[in-house]
Amino acid sequence: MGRWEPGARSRLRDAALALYLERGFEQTMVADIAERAGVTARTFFRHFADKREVLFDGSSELEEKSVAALEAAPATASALDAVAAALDAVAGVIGADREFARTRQTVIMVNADLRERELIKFASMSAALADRLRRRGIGDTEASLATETGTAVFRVAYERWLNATEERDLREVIRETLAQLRTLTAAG
Amino acid sequence: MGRWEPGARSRLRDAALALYLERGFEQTMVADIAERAGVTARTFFRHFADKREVLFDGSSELEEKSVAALEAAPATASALDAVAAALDAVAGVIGADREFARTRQTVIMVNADLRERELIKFASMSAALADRLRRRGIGDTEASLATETGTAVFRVAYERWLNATEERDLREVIRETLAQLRTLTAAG
DNA sequence: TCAGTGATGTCATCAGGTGACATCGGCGTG
DNA sequence: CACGCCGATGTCACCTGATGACATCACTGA
Repeated sequence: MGRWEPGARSRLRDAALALYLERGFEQTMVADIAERAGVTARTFFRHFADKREVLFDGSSELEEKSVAALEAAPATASALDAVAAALDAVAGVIGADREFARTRQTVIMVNADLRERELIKFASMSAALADRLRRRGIGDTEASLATETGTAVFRVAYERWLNATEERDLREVIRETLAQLRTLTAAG
Repeated sequence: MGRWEPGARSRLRDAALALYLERGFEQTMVADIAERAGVTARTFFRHFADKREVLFDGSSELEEKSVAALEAAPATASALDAVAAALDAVAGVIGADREFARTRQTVIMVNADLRERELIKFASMSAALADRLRRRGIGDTEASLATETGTAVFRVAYERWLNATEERDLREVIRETLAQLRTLTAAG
């Protein structure tokens, strides 16, 4: 540890979220965030690769969790079921605090740069999961298809969960949405 | 038209693609592109919102085409079938020149910023299509689910088409992939 | 006590991106 | 034909995000 107040990273995270919410992402300068956190702008970039990344802190750990959950799924499970297990793990983390998720989403949805970043996080997770499916012997196309579809289901369910009037379990919403997908594809 | 050589926009497009391919996206500066195209950097930004957008020129027209195709689908068509019609229209355009598609993809896939932009283009199309489905009376969740799944199928099929050894019809690959999705979701 | 280490500060610099204003040429109008 | 409007471009100034290089400080362990 250094000589200064510890927890610079979390202070930066909080400051950024607050400022993005108060005045918008583009209107917030890195210098502002740093100032509120009591550090310099240079320090901000030592903790976060860029101005957006501060809103996605911990997403790599989340990806690891999802991969672990997929690998923990029984070998007999179908590709889609394995993916479902992975999504369940993610939902367990994200679904724990809906209020935080909502404010975070409020910030993200009004800015194209942030939406882009959110999308690539999902894509990255999808690619990681597909990779594990292939190691399980699942074919190339089937693996991609299962994870891409799975993350699509997650996104739709997530939005539904965020906007729901009553407090619900995200994992349950995901299961419902997946069931809905099955009817949708079966109907054709 | 002005007093200078016409076609500045297409010259900028060509110059950018060539330079991104030669030395990479990050290593290419806007000034370089502008110079090769015979204009100033300021002019580049008058034609393209940012350094990435030059690779996605025409994507809004593509989105319009897809929306039109969806609306042209019979009212009796299922949500997924309507989306399939939209994807077919997109594939008809993109699938016309595989060599171009491959070089473009080569540039995009090695750079995270460009991948992000590509993703949001798909997301934008998905949202537009979902909107039209809702106007057809399709439920909120079903609409999102159909378009998100549809674009997922497109992405997987597109990659398959790009990497295929023999020259194939993209639309055919999409149909195959969609069929594969049906078995996948039915299997569970 | 002292050297090492890691987090931070400071400074310089570059590249992306934008606003304001000037300029040039084509085009329609009288 | 002369005029003036208008669109595309050039020029200049400036802000902000991002990064490299180097200094600094405090804590740690020998």
